Amino acid sequence: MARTRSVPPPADIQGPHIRVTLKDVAQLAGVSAMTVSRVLNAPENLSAATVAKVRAAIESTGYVPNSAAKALRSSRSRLIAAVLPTLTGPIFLDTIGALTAGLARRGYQLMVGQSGYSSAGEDQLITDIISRRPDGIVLTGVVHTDEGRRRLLASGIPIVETWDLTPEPLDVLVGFSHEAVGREVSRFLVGRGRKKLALIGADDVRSKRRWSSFAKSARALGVGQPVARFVTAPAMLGDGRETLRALLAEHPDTDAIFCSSDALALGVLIEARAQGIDVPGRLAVVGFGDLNFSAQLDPALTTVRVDGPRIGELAAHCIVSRALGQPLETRIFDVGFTIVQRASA
Amino acid sequence: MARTRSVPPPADIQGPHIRVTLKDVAQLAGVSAMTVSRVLNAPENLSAATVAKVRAAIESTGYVPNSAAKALRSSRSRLIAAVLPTLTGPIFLDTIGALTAGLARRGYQLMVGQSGYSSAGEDQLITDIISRRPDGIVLTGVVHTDEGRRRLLASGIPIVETWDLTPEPLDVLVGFSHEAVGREVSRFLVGRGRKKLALIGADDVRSKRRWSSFAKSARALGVGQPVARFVTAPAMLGDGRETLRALLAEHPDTDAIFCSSDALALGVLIEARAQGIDVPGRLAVVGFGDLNFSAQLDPALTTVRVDGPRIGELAAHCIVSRALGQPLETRIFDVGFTIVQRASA
DNA sequence: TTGTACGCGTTATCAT
DNA sequence: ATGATAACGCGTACAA
Repeated sequence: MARTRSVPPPADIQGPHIRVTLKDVAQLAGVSAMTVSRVLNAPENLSAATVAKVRAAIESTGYVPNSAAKALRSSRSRLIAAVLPTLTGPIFLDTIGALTAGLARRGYQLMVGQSGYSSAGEDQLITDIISRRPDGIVLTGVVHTDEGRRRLLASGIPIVETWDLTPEPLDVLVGFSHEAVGREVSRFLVGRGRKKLALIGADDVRSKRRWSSFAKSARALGVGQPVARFVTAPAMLGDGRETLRALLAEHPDTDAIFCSSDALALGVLIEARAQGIDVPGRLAVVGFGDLNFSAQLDPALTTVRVDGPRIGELAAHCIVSRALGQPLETRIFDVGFTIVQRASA
Repeated sequence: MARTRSVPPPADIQGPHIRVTLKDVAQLAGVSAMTVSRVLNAPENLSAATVAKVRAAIESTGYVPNSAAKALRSSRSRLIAAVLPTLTGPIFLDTIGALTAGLARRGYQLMVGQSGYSSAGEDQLITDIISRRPDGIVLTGVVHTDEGRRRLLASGIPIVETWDLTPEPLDVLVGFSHEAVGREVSRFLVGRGRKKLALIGADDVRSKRRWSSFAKSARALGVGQPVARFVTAPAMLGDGRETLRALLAEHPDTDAIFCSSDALALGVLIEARAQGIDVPGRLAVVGFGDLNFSAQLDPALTTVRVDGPRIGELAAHCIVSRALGQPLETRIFDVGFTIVQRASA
């Protein structure tokens, strides 16, 4: 009995599919298929007796409706597609979790696609998504190629973009202004007497947008052009340590650092401690994301908090409204952000 | 022009659906619908001329096949459902990311469902999943109610369980032994001279399984029964700090702690430092998960590493094989784990 | 209150 | 090498 012998599926699994249909239930209950359908979708004007009969038949057969047939007939798939760069990385997680839950509560399911980093893969993904005829698409943290955006738009499927307040949304948008984040953090630091600002960021678009307004605002406030260092995404703790070392070597008078993620900020805090640099005394540190450990660090991390779950819940609301053709209160939902002031700055 | 006026969908979005069908393409190309279908699925014995004609028509119409119709006709949905307790929390993320990617490479899409913590919700989720007629289901870190397992099994849909090496798998299983983890960590600590072991864990089944073998092995090695503290999932850094404080208050002679996640371990390290406790001198700390920051901590965290992406990739392989009715090398894939020894123990 | 006919978009099967 | 026909499971529109 070699362990490596091939293993067939269990005998009780006949095939990938459920065989009970409306017709089977109807036959068992002694009614027409249509009546069974009505029991499921509009039981109000059926006799109590037939409803009971049919319910019993459904129960005993274990019938579950086939949503492919439903979708084909009604052109409503009750499926929403979510596109994000990658599932790895904690930033969008809360949003996707809340989105999934919000959709489930409204009777919709979520299909996920990772656009990844190749645009060939992205093209395939778009085709796969369109072929499913989802009732809506939620884009999260994705900047598509123009061609991709064109195809998505041409499909006629409602689209909600999230996490970004771009100047020209495709349709609905749920997010916050990264420009405002950069500006406010710069004001915050300068307001607390910092003079030599720096930024350590990941090389993604959103981080870059925060950087430009951070820099612009710093100049406007008269503390000169900040220094910036970018690391390739996903930015991790180790990058923070390393980058701080390099940055301080070149700019030892830096007195404030804005990190584009709390993970980077944690690395900065650890490296600062290793070098005996006083935080916030000599160096102020501000993170981004308010991850669950940030309040517990020593010193506790001052950071920018964004309500990820709220974005997901709002996105669920918006995309379902669009799917049903219902009007929306507004096109742009700005969920804002807050600077959570703790000990590190 | 009130800002709060309701906003209708853009005019160019007529409805949720794509209107081009096989028939339209066929008409444009001057062939039958069947021929178009063949161009897409079996172009080998068609004349080069018709293939070219049809390809052109597909291109110019932007035709994308409707997978609901495909699924209905062929009873293959090319959809895989994944069930996990919650998307929030970094543990299963790598697995789900690799699963999504592995499925996409094989021409399958992933639908996600969160079983959450209520069994009513779980029941609804199971119905929703079955109604989609997925070609397979991947269960991750979920222990279903008996009723739920029964319904899933009765659906006849292939199932792959992951992250767990349970004694009685439904069918295929990809994971590792949590018992072995508990045993090996205990041996590791005792082998390095530790005498008073403790464990801080989340109150989930897997963590509990690690605990029992951790305790059993410790007793067998002659260091007596370890102390345990459990916190409600999801276990976070703050829980680690707090729990260490309480634990040391009652058991000041504890000299080794096994944490059920690296997040908890980070909390323990921070609290230890705050209390001036030498790690690993007076207290050895071992984590679980090898999160991306763990190697960068000070002291670097000794932890148990599990290859999450490999579990996802293997799960993709297994579920697709089962979906296609192909034999599998074995029913149980043990991906194992390693204790990554760093400075903290 | 319940049933019949038809069509959603695709592919298996048989025919040419 | 290509076409005609039927069927997948369900819901709309009508009829009874």
